[in-house]
Amino acid sequence: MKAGCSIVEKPEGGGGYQFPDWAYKTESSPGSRQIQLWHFILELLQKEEFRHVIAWQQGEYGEFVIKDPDEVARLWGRRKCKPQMNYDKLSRALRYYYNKRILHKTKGKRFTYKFNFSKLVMPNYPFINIRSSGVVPQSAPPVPTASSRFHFPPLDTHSPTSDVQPGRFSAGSLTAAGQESSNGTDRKVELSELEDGSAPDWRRGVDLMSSRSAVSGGGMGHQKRKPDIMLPLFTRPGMYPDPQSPFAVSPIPGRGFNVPISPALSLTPTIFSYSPSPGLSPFTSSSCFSFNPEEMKHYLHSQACSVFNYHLSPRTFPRFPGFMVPPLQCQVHPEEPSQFSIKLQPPPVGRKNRERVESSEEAAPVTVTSMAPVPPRIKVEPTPERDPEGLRQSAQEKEELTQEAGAVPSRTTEEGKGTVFARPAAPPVWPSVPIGTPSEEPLEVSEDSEDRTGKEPSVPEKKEDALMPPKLRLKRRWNDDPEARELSKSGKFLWNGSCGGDFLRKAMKTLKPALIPWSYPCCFTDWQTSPCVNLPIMSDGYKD
DNA sequence: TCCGGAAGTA
DNA sequence: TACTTCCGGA
Repeated sequence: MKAGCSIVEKPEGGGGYQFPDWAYKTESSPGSRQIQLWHFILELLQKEEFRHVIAWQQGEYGEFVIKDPDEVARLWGRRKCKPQMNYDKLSRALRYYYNKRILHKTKGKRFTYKFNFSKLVMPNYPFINIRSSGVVPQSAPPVPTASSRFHFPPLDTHSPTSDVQPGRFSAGSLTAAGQESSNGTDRKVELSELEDGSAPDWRRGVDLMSSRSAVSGGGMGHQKRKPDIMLPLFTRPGMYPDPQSPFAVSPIPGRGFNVPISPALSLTPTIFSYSPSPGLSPFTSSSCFSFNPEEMKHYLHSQACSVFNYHLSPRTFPRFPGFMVPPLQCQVHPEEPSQFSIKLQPPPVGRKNRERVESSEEAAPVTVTSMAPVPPRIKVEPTPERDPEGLRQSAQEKEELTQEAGAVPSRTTEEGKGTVFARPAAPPVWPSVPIGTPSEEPLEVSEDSEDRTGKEPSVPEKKEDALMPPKLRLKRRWNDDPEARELSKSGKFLWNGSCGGDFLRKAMKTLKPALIPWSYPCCFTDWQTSPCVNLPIMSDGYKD
């Protein structure tokens, strides 16, 4: 380590407050103790002393302008012990944030960038732990006053980097440090303090979430936190004394709803129907990383509803283990018409229901809508790269999936509310003889289905058919089928059009059932071009 | 001025 | 992995 250049951004041994580990490393960079550039940028932005160097841009939340690129680079270089640092290099590092969606460039404005807080902040929102009363738990440690600070609560316990040491952010130590931080010294931050990492005040933030252990019974340690928090309603909006700042002041004076931020982000594109207006005022007495809970609630709910209503992959939903969205409240409101042209259809019937439907349909045809009473469920997008074997719906896999889905807001069967983000049960064995299937036509049994059933007599498939993707095979079948052609002519059923459950039943009657996707009907709406295109799962091990 | 590839580093 | 360094190109 070079003298005068502190690499150790996080002094061990209790020298005041510090970022939790995740602030220094991403999930994929365990061990790194270096502060990240975006932290540093935020740090600079927070300090009035550096307003002539870097400052929030007027007009847009999260947008900032580097007024003195050389100086910023110099500061960064000092922090990182890279005396050769310059703006060119720094900006290269910033550009790497584009892909991570932490930052993006404001085009047309020199040296102007913008934080992407929807990505930066949201994945960590579950840390917010607010009592239904809307009051910070009594166990929450006191917050130092008159200091601007970044707040970095402990790691998400779901995060692999969660190595929060018990007591590190304990209320007691925080209290002590809080007092330490408010020891009467001028709040004007010395440059050296900023640069050498010697307990800058943003490290003295109070970890409200440390109190969540108290709230949830204490002694949490590394245990997974049960999704036991619901975001309460707040009638008091956050204040935004600094309109350029993307951070909000806590609605509770001195005790913000501190939201951790993490650069460890999913790159999965997410459709947000609502964006919060996070804000922070570095220059007020409660300038933690704070967010207006009401907005956040709205935001999270919107997002959850997006997942729910639009059958998005739960992967598009940030990790909010504690956030539950009542399904019934996830209807698409008329006043908020969907911006998507996707035709939503009722979820598919489960295996039992499907069998029931099948049997009853022999007596009297039923329409999909008649199956509607099935309680809505959220589909789980199958992993595209999943091995065909993985499509077998073993109980084990279902359990894994349930665990997987546990990372997203969901009601699990554990909770007795029915699986929400649960994968539909795939029939382990499809009817061996499709109803109405022309018997002269040998069944197409793919290798996968053969594997799957292990019992069905294997009928050699035409080589060309075998090489054909299941989807095309199904299409060919469909097109070859006279009844299907009739239906198509009538405009009632189109291969690429709205087929829905009728298509499914038709297909089940006339085509090789093993090739019929057992996933959700919504996928059929336009399953060749819609976003659901990846959703159909061929029961015989659809793979693409 | 900005971008992004490529290679190197800790 | 998160930059750092270098560089050619727009």
